[in-house]
Amino acid sequence: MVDAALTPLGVLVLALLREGDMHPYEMMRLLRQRREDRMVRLTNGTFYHTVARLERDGLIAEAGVERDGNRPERTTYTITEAGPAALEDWVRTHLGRSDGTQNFRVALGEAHNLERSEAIALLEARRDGIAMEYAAMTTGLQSARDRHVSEQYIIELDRHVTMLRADLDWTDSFLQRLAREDFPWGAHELTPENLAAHEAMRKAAQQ
Amino acid sequence: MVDAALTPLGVLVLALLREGDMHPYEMMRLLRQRREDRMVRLTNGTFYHTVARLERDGLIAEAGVERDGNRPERTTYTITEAGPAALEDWVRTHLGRSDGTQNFRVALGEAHNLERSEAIALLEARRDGIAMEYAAMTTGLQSARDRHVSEQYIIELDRHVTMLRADLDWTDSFLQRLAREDFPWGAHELTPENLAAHEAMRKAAQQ
DNA sequence: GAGTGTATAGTCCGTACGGACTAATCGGTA
DNA sequence: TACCGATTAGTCCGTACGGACTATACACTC
Repeated sequence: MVDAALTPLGVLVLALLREGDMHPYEMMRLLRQRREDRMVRLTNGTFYHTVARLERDGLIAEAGVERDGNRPERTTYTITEAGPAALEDWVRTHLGRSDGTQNFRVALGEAHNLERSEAIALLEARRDGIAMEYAAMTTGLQSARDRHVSEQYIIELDRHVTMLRADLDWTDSFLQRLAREDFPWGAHELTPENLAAHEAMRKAAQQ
Repeated sequence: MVDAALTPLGVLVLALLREGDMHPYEMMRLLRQRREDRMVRLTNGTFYHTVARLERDGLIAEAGVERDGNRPERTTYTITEAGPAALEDWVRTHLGRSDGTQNFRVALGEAHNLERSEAIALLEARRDGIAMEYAAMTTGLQSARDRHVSEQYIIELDRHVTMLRADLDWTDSFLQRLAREDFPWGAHELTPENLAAHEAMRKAAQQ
């Protein structure tokens, strides 16, 4: 157990295996169907490495080798006891950060693995961080304009400020939705309803 | 000459060396002062590798070894003939893409290295790409809601749609600004005015 | 003048990434 | 029925990344 340090892709693998045992190739198919490859780069090379690392670190384990007709054998994996805790810890450490788009997006996608109150607290921290960065960048942009720095050199800064504003607004309005009790939350256990929801996702992704 | 393939950080190095010869450590300081490390991860390890690769690929070359007082020696680099073309090619291939936030942001920051008309055409292509993705994601989100997929599983999708909308709006409004002739553009040569602008940036970054 | 902290200018090495490749099977078609 | 392309299920190996480490020099204080 080499003290984990998950990659975003590893987090997605753990999340999939909470739904049920699977072999790597099926995980890739599912991730693509659900368009989760919007958030992380998904290539064969990286993927099998990720699975191997998770196994080495004891977060997943081989559950057997299957064979479907004459197709090549495939190794099925299952999540271990340590898996869910590692998943939750990772989400915990990334949901509150105001930087790192990639990690944050994955954390947000898996936020439902935390308690609602904890998710709220973390997202509030993120909102505050973004607000500070927004203030600093707005000031920086204004001061550049005051000094007559040519607009062509501050294009990206201008866009960055705009995107920060959008992020801030979304986070604020989402926090309001999340605080209302009719926003569904929890039910980590794989109840029949949850499996049905997963199935619905699967179908929505196929369309 | 191992057929380049620049990294985003390499692009920033080339851009810096167009302003004048520099040694690696000074480049890092400048990038940090100008907050360009917002766009790329900037660590010692990666940075010196990047410079070494640029030299191997013939895009930059040693310009001598200096010594300041009793401080360690430092190797100064200069951009070669092939450098600016490689820089422009990279920007050309990344400014029009609607994916890959990281690469796009760097390309946008260096967009002034292209002709104004080319930058416009590329950004229009990007806008169209985003518009298509926005349409698809909006549809996907709606269809998930129609199927009563629990909101907790589509949080990230909801945010993604919002951020796409903001990106689309910014791109559109920027394109309008860029089309106006009073938007400053060009002057790639390092005229005194440009150097003054760079100096202003440097000071603005220090504030 | 001894110690402590920070800036300078890097190197090293284990980890992660990712395109290219393998190899078999299934489905359609000419 | 012979072939062609897509799908399945991965492996291989060169490239890139990045935290930790080295080592000197100025800056300040106690």
